Amino acid sequence: MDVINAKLRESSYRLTGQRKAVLNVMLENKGRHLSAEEVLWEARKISPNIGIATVYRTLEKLASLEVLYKSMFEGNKYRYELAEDEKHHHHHVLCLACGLISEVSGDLLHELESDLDEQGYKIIDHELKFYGYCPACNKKK
Amino acid sequence: MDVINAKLRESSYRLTGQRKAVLNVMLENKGRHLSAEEVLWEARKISPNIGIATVYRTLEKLASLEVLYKSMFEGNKYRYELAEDEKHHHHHVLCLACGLISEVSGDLLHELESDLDEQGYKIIDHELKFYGYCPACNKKK
DNA sequence: TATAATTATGATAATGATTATCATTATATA
DNA sequence: TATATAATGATAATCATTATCATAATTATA
Repeated sequence: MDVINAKLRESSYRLTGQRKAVLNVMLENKGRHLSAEEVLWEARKISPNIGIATVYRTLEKLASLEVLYKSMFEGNKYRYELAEDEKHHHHHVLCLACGLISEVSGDLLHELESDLDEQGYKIIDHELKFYGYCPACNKKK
Repeated sequence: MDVINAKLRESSYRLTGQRKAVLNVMLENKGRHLSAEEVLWEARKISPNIGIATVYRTLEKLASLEVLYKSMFEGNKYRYELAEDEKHHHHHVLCLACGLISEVSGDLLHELESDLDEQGYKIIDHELKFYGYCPACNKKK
C-alpha cells in the first residue's frame, strides 16, 4: 500500500474517484487476473458512471508504474493483476478445462537467461505460460 | 517434407493451388515467423487472387496438423512458423530494438513441469518468451 | 459423360478488444 | 473568480480475426 502510494505520488498521479475505484478493485482482487471488462463492472459498483476508456487509461498507467502486471491471455485479451514485490516475473498455469489461472513461483529461468547473456543477448524480461489441467480438473478426468 | 505430406494425406486435406501457395511460403521461410498478412502477400506472388480468409483457414488447418506452430506476438498478432520435429516447444527471444525473433533450444523447463505434476497439475504445453536485445542491437548500445 | 452433391474460395460484413477523438466537466492555479 | 490544465465518458476508429454467403471448382454418382 505504502509502496503504491509512493509510486502514485512520485509520478503526481491524481487519485480521482474513478482511479480510486479501479485501484480498489485490483487491491480487492489480489492474486486474480482481471480483464478490462471485468474491472469495468467491478469498478461501476463503486463509481457507477465510469467508462471503459477510463478503465483502460488507468490500468495502463498503473501497469506502467508497475503497480499492476499486464499480460496476454486467451490469445486476444490482456489481464491485469496486482503486482507483488516478491515476484517480479509472471509465470502462469492456465487450466484448459476451467480457465483457472495459477501462479508458478521459482526462477529456474535464470540459468537460461545467463546462457543467452553469454551469446550476446541482453534479456530484460520474460514471460512463461503453462497450459494444462489444474489439480481439481485433472482429478475429475 | 514426407512427414508433411503424410499428415496432409492422412487428414485427406486437398492441396489446392492456394493451399500449396501458403505451404510453399512457409517452407521457403523456414525459421521465420510470419503473420497472416505477410503470408498473404507472399502467397499472392504464387496464387495472385488468394484472399485473406483462405490464408487464415489454411494456416489454421496446418497449425492443427502441427505442420506449423502458431504463437502470439506483440500482444496482438499471431505468427506462424514451420514446425520442426526436433523442437516441440517454442521458446522465443524478441529483440526490443529491431524486432528480430530468435529461437531458444534446450528444455530446462522439464524440471518446472515435473514440480507442477507433483502438485497435481497435468501440463500439456508451455510457451516461453524472452524480451531483450539481440547480440547485434546489444553491441550498438 | 452429364448431373448432383460436396468442398473450397473470395469478397465482405461482423466481432471483440483496444485506442483515438472530442466535447464536457472537474480541478488547480493565477 | 477567471483561466489554464487535466480527467472523463461517449463514441468513432482501428486492427486482427472470424463468420457468412454466393459463386466456382472438384468429386461422386447415375
